[in-house]
Amino acid sequence: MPRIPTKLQVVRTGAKPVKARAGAGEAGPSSTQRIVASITTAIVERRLRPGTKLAEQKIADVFKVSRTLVRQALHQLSRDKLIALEPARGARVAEPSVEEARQVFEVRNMLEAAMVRRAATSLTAAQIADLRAHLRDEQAAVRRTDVPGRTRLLADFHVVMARMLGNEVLADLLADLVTRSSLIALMYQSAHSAEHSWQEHVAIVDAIEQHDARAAVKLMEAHLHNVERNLELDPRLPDLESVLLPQD
Amino acid sequence: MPRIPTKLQVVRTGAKPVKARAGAGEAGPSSTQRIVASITTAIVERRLRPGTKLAEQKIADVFKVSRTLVRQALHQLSRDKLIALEPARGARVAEPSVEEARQVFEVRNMLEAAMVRRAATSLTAAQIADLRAHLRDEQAAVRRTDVPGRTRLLADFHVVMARMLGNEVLADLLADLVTRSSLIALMYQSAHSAEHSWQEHVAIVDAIEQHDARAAVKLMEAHLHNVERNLELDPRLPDLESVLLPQD
DNA sequence: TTCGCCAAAAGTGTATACACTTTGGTCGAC
DNA sequence: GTCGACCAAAGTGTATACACTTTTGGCGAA
Repeated sequence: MPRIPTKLQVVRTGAKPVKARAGAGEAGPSSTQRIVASITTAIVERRLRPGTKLAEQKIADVFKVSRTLVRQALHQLSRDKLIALEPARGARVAEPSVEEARQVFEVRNMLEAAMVRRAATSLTAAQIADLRAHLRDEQAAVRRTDVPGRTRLLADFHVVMARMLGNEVLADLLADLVTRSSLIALMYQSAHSAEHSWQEHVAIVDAIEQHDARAAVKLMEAHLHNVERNLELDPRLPDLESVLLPQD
Repeated sequence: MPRIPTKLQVVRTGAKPVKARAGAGEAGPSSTQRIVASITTAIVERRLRPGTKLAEQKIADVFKVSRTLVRQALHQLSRDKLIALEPARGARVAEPSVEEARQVFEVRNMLEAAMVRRAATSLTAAQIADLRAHLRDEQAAVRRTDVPGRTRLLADFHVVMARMLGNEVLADLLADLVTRSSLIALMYQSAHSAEHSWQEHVAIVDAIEQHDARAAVKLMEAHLHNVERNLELDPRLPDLESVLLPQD
């Protein structure tokens, strides 16, 4: 019987026959994007805790795709600092350090102070109405204690405002920072109540509506400061040594 | 005769035996990073013009790697907005729009105004000396008309300052924006002389040294404004129609 | 000649194969 | 009983195969 000369392999027909995109402009988000979105959501909603190992094959199985696409997704996420990628060791959900948290909030302060200053002078009445609508959504989510929903809405507030200024570069940047902030908040168990955040948002919009740029800036700075202050950053929690050597 | 059931293929031994990393701590930058860096440099130094097609296989040949790695690199670059990636159409060097240019400079203004304000109050004498050293490098590059070198150094000035404030998040963000600015400058043929930029940098450092935050902010804002103003943004250049119908 | 159509070529998208690294555990020597 | 060497399992890194899409170029019909 004729032996096959060298190594052989049966190739099961490779590429999935790219799902026919329904006729219209239905731009199916690429599989990669779907994965990125799913994991991002899972992280922000605390279904994936910091430090969790993300094995490529497991994720691939879940989404029914090859590791290739998972890999792309993980690279993107690592770029966003939502996961940490160690060579040959794989990916795990990021565990932002206290220092990183400080820096993220410092940058947000820089950007958002400037942002509300402009918002106070340039937002139209219609836009302010849209902001108020957003505030109502926030309030509703807070009331019905819809935790994932309120987390997302409270974060979106900042991005929505950026987008209103007509600056997508700013909005995209801020979206990243806000997502990172969510991970940080979740890691350091923010004690800042959603209710309080909402009230601060309302105050900011009030100031904007009155075109009081100075007050708006102050309120935004105070808001960010409060959020940061209510993180349990100070404690020696992340300091492994002192945890293991308590008699020190 | 027993036919082979489905398709078959001979597999030539796949992965290259990962080049032995020299014993010491020589952390070889991953191939992907090497490719990203090369292309980024090539774009900033104008060896790759906006709109240039970047075919995966060609790049793979140049770097002697498989398309897999090139693909990863291209994805990263597209995230940085240095290239545009169109599904099934491939990658080309980005051609930032006038609007995008405006937004990038607006965000830089927000960040860098806040940055110099802090720099004026918190930089140490030693750090200011380092900034001066950087200025000397800039001047040298300008004098010897080392175009790629001076482009890089003038851009680095902004990033160096960010790094001095001890905020890496800020520094990384700014590094991206500055690189994008380089692409923009190159696309819209900046008329801003390197000499002039250098002088403005000097003035900014002077103000910082005197701890005059107000002046430093004003100077930085003026600097960014000048750089932007000297781009040929207004003209109808990017408007293809009017270029091709000059009698209009 | 010009337009449209079709086939070939080029190029991108995804899956899979195999090499290499890390991890975790077992067993023997001390 | 502890430590280290060795081995298997799991997992990551890169190359390659093949499907599918877009582009290109030629050729025949109007």
